[in-house]
Amino acid sequence: MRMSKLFLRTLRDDPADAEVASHKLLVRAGYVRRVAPGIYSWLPLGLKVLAKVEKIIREEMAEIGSQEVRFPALLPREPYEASNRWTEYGPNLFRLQDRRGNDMLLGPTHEEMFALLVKDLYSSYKDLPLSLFQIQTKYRDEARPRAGILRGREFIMKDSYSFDVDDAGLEASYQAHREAYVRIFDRLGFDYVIVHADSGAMGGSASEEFLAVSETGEDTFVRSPGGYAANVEAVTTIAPDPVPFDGLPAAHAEQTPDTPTIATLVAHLDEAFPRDDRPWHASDTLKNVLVMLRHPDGTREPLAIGVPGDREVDAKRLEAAVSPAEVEPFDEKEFAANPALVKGYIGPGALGADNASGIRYLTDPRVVDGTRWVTGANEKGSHVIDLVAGRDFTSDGTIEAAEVRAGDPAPDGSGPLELARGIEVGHIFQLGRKYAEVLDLKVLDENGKLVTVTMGSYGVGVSRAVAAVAEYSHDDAGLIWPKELAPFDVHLIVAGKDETVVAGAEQVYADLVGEGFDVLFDDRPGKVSLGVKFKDAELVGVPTIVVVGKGFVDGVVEVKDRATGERQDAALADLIATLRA
RNA sequence: CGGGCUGUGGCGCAGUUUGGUAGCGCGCGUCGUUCGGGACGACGAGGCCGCAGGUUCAAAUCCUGUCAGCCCGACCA
Repeated sequence: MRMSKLFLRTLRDDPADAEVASHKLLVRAGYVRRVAPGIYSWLPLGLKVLAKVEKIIREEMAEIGSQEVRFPALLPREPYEASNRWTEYGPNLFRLQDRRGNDMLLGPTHEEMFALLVKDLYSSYKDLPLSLFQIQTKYRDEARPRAGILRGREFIMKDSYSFDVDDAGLEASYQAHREAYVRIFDRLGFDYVIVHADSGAMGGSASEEFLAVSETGEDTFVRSPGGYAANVEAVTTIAPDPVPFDGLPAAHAEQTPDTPTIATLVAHLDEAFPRDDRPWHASDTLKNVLVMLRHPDGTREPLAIGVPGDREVDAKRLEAAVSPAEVEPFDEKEFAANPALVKGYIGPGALGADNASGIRYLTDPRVVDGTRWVTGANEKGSHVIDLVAGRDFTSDGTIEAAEVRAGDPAPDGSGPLELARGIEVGHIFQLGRKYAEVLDLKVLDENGKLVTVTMGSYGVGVSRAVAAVAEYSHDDAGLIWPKELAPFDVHLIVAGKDETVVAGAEQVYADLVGEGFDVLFDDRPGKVSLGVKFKDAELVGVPTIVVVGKGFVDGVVEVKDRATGERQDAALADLIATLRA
């Protein structure tokens, strides 16, 4: 491709609406253009990279025997009504109507369509296992798209689905996909982690996310030196061993005026009720937080959560823990409606299905039998000290809602956790029979009996992966593509207007193309200075830059590595070999 | 949905406080000089200053309303 003909205009300045590196550089280098918030056009360079990511995915999907299909992006309401997602998906679904007033939607994901297609055509266990995939544009009306193509409202996704008759089959399909994903992300070239994930609104059991490690990522995950890795939403807390009740002091309520917060309470305890062994700590207190759950059927239920006072309730972990119910704030009106609750002094004595408030009470796993707590006495200005779990109160169960902090132990004992951020580029799920059941996807087994098919669902954010690579691999000057994803193999620059040099560069271009290289040839004449050509080459990020210039008369060209900046002179005769090395 | 900020040629911005001929840099066109790291000169094209009302002799500028975008949070297989 000749640069003089390429549809490209590079930008000298960062676009004003870009914050993250991938966004700035992909726009500046002419890979994408914004059309509307979260909606981008792909220009020739960007489209070439996108196609290369798709190629890798297609190759690896073929490797595990998954077959490509393509569903429409524009879909009727009915299938999503059957799975209840027409309502469950809420405002994130792009909805529209056709001229007759029929409800339609732009597909956010295609579980229903795949399940119904298989149901249409297959009806025997002999047809399974089966794996299908598509690479398709998806639509989600995100409340807040951001970071360019990292989080768009229209984006490209590879989604595949496995269909098996039994759990063992699903497990095998899941593992095959997992291995394919490892190969895909290895080839994409960025650092990534595979984390245990929460299966959340999708339902199902086993679930793992592939996260490209990046500060700009929106997902927080944890990892331990021993190799444990998980999304914060999926981290489980190690419960300490129960402590025998013998010898524990009796609970006693004390006056603690003006201590509505944990900080004020701890300060007051140290002053009025000092411990012999050490100062009081926030983790000695039991903080009880109230929220209102809204269940999918629309009913609302108050919920009390008890966590050690030194930890906040993590909204995301709480949402994950109560899913599919949604969490709403517990406001003043709710307090007023439940006189058993004394704001700032709520204690287990009033909580739980059997107590005054009748509110379900779930506690952090650290609140095991025999642990001693300072907590609200359900009376303004009063707390109970030495309230012992299992002896003085019991909860209705445990909940993973407390925040996870760096230094917390990994659940598998593999050491202290560290927190890091990542971009979710892949997610694999053992969906199970949720969709098959509601859509009635069944096959006859070898005994002639109908069995419900079990499904797996596996996604790769294709357009997001392009941004993730850009995010991972760039410098101040521009993008740096790995060989397998670069829009071109070689960026060829003519340095100079001298006729022999220009003719020489033309010859080198023809030779390289003849040898099968995909070459971007900066043949722009005259006014385009060499400095501009170099800057553009660095911005665009083709991994190898070849300069035909003054040395050409001596049969020498310059070969420059975009990533390292190293340049070497190569004899013209050896150029092909140098590039292949 | 809350908070903050911003809308002025294709891009990045100044001008708004204190109303008076719409500016700068980049990019784009023509000509000339230059030619190994975003060159220089001359000339030029391109803007109903987000939109709608209002005040005024006069509005990019003041007032009211409205729309849009970005960032933080909430939200988010």
